[in-house]
Amino acid sequence: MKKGSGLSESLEDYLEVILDLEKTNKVARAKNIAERLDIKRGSVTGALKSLEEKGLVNYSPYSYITLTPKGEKIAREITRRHAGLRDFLYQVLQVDAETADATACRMEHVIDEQTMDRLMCFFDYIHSCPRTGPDWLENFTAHCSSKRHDWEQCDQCLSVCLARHRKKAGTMDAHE
Amino acid sequence: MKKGSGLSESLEDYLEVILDLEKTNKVARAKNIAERLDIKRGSVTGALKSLEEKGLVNYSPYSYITLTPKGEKIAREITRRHAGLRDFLYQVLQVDAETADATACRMEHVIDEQTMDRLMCFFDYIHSCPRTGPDWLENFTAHCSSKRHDWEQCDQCLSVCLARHRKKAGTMDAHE
DNA sequence: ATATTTTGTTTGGCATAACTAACTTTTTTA
DNA sequence: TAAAAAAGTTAGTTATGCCAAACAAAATAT
Repeated sequence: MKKGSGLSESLEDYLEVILDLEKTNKVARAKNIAERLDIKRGSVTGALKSLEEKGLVNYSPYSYITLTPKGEKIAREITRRHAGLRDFLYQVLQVDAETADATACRMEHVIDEQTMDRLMCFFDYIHSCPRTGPDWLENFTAHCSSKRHDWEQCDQCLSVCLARHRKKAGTMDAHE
Repeated sequence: MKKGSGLSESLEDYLEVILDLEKTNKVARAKNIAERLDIKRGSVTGALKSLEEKGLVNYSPYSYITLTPKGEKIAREITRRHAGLRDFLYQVLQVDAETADATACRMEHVIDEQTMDRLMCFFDYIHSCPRTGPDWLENFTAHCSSKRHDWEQCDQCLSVCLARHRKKAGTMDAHE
């Protein structure tokens, strides 16, 4: 029971795509599923049968395809992981947008609950702790290029950081 | 050409295990490979043939198994990713040791070069920037539990952080 | 209403990657 | 050195998941 859904990566991808097509196109069609997953139409039929047997989609030959509540729950979970991973990769690690999305798409199938929770908590921590935040992430870019920390600016960087927090704390007090 | 090696996750695992067995046992044996990967002995033979065809292992029936330079290069790359991911998950996200290792073992096959580089750079940045470092990571634990930042302590936390840096900077100057 | 196009399905094939069980080679031990 | 045990291989089976190509149903256009 390492991976929540117990499904193959392939079937998880089908559910994720079907959910998205339901949202954008109102309805999911085999042709669109095939396009999104970059596979042939014929391959979709077999997968739908498999998902139907597992009670994750409502499907019979030539019918419209919809997710069952059970299938939707899994699809939403995968989508949540995808978005969380993508945001971390793009906003924190500052990987380019395409790579962030593609990598998130692969990682979403192998990350476990505990790690995902911690990652999201970490993402939140970076943005809420005064010691980090947006300017700290900006400095990361410089660190990435130079591969070493620029100690000359640390004193000023820390002073600015402290001053900003005190100003913000003051504003917050005033509102109480 | 998204994934460096072009190998399946399965074959990457074989190479990784063979490298480790070479290091610890001097030599890799089919039986040990099977144990490590939790598969049957019979399954190993086919994989070794496949790796042999690809020029990644030196192998003929009943012979000892060693990595070719090409195979060793890939094995080392996978191992490097494994270690880097595991350390990030364990030391930064503070996931428990077993989960960190197991998750790293799955992620190592799906992470790309750019993302891996950035992650390692980020790991380094956390440890070398005075605004973060070990005490900042300790505070992450509290943030994880409470799910919100404790603003009461931020002023002191920042002051201590600045003072520590100045003290350290002073020590560094003295050595010049 | 019928012909055409689009969409969906079926069939058979291929590749991967595992399994079991029988068999062979190698190694150990008596 | 011969028997027994351990390690390795082979053959046949299974499951997943894709493909191409032929076929069937549905939708669109004339």
